[in-house]
Amino acid sequence: MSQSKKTHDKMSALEAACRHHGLPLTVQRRVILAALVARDDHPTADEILEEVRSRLPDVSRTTVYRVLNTLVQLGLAVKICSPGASARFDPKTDRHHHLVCVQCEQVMDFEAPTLNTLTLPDARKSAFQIHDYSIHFRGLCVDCREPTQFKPKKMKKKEIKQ
Amino acid sequence: MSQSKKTHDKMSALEAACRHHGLPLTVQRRVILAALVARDDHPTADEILEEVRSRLPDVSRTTVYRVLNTLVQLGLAVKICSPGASARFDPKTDRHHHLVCVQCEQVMDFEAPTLNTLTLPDARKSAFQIHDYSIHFRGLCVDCREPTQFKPKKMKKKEIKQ
DNA sequence: CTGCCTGCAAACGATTTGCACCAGC
DNA sequence: GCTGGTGCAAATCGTTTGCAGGCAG
Repeated sequence: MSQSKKTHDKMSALEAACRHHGLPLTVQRRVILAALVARDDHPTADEILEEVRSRLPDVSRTTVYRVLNTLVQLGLAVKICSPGASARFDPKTDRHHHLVCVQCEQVMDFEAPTLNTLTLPDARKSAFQIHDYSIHFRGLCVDCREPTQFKPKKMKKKEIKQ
Repeated sequence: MSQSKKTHDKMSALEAACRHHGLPLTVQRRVILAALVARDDHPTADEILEEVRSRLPDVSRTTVYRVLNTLVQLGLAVKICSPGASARFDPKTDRHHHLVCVQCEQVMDFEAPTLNTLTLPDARKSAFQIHDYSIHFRGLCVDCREPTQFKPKKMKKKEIKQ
């Protein structure tokens, strides 16, 4: 299945990246990356922690945070931040976009091949080395589209799901 | 000057929005919005607080947070989040883009008129009501472009500036 | 061997919330 | 007058850090 292929590819990428940068290839790095890739959504560090604990009962939350950040820097994952809520990590490093609800701050993937081939302007290209881009669509998700009955939200953190 | 024009326009927008949603137009909302619009960068809530205190010495930090969130929901501002660091608020609601450094997480404005007229795909347009979009360019800023000497950062929060 | 990584527990800091009071409409 | 906003102080929660021991290269 493509799931395991994906995982396998990422693992190779991890090995390559670690070797290239002289970083030790620890068990934790492997398992955490595997857990991340196995998911199709945008898990938080804690969700990853839970997942990882089933295979590696003694990992600490700290390590998960640290490893996830390392993965981001290695270009193996992307950090998405819904402001206020916890950061979410996206194992998909291939180009894709996001729909962000201004109201409930939910983030959804948005595939749109048309938008994957933008010709980037040259300005500042030399100064800032662009690796990739993604488009951030702001608006209202289905659940929050009630134009008549607007109330400033009370920011119940519990209600923010994804 | 265009500065005050901009402010004036935003104020009208605020009045309209409040009336439309049945929200009281408080002094704090006025002053906080004014302070936000007066700036050309992406201030944090605390930076706004400081600014606002010069006119309204007794505003609380809490109110600034609350009002800023309300402004975002009213579509009068945009919340930008550098993960880990404090949220930043952008008074520019006109279309513009961001360069985000994967390493130091700095966020810079990126004007690119060419990219302001994308034709959005229809898919899900009916379900998700898109207000606007912005493009998120990930990569390395000038200071972080040292391909040879990579070290996982130690996440010194102090180093994250904008 | 040596340095980086991990786990732990404590610190930190931004943001939120409960409550009593005050202001807009 | 009623509803919702504000200020205060305390709580919350995600995330980071300092340190001692462990593991990869």
